[in-house]
Amino acid sequence: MPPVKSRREQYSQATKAALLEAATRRFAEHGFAGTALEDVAADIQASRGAVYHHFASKTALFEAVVEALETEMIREVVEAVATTPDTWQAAMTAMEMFLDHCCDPDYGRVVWQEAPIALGWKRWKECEEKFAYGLIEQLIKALVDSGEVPPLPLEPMARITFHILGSAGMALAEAPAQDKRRVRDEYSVAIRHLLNGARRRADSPS
Amino acid sequence: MPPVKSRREQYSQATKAALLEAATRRFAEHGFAGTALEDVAADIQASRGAVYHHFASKTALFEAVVEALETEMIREVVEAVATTPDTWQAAMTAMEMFLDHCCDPDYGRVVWQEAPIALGWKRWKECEEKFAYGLIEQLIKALVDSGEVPPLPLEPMARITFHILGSAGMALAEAPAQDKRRVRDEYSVAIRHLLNGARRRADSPS
DNA sequence: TCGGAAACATACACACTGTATGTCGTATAC
DNA sequence: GTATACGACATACAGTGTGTATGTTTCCGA
Repeated sequence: MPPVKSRREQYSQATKAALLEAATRRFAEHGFAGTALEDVAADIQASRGAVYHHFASKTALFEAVVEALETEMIREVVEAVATTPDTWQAAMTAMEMFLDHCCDPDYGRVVWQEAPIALGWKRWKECEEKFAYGLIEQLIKALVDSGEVPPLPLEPMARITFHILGSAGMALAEAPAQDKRRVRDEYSVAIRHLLNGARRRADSPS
Repeated sequence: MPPVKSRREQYSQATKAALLEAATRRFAEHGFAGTALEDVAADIQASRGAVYHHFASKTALFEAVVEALETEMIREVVEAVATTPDTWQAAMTAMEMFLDHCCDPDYGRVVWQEAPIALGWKRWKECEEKFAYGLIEQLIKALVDSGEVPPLPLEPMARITFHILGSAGMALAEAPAQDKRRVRDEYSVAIRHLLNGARRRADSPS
């Protein structure tokens, strides 16, 4: 393979990227069921043939959109967490960053509203396990190891934490734009309180 | 109107009930998308015409199934809660009963796996608000009023609690039959710990 | 320069939902 | 008791959208 990609391949990748972007828009605006591949293709001045050339199915296209959004979000969170030495603070930072990210309409709508519907719970969970879920488990494990939190069955704790964040994600996703910040803060307080309760009582606030 | 229903009406209600039961089976086994109204009708030796006569749409039929399942479940929980004077105990009882109910394959699959998909989040939430959600808010309010729990924004707390239970519901719905009990107990412990943490510190366990 | 294979476009088969229309039996009016 | 209306369905049809099979063009490599 030559070091620079052939023109054809460049074109191909460009249309694929364009397809992904158009799909993101459509899915975010009209949802999974409400989006016809015809329209996605039309946005690019292409036909459904192009879509089916690059993606195996409508679901596959959607999944690609989700993965792109998730990858970006995880990247940001990991970056922020890496620079925070204190485990509790790190966990809180991760939560805050996640809540921030959920205020983004595209991410919120696609990942938290449409994805479970489009992919089905099973596939969605697998997807989440690849991204957010692993990170959560890691953070909780760090909390337990550092003695910050008493040892509890990791599996349910991670899953519950995941769904607590999920509830925030969904609530934020469907909140009207001007309310997002307020809702975000409400959830931040509530989650902090809840998780703080699970903490060992050395009782330092926040 | 005569005190006893006309034979025609009796027949009509019978087919409607049969339709509802057949639909419950199909939806629970094959999911919403995987169920064709043709098959539901065939189970009753009827045609799709019958379905569309009694229900406005496929979604309407599904919603009727959900409502029936939810009504039954709420009824049981309310009954149990009513006989428990202590507010904290009552809340815990409600949770346990809910977890038990989620072990029922029909309820779990239809309400917690398929419903959000079939109805969409919005409609589903409205549906839940009519049932579980109201009950949760009521229980939390009772806890706050009795001083058991410090006053926090009710809205997010209720929503989070709802989703915590939801996570359990979903996990239970998709757990293989022989694991349900174990999973159920794990969640029970985890949720108790979490909620207990949110409690005012008079620190009585359970 | 000439196969050949990507990168698409076009056309078609298929599965369902929803609707419009038809039929038959039962209740009701006279 | 007969005529008629209406409710409970069955049947037929249209519309939509996915997935697939089959072109067609354009670029790449030998």
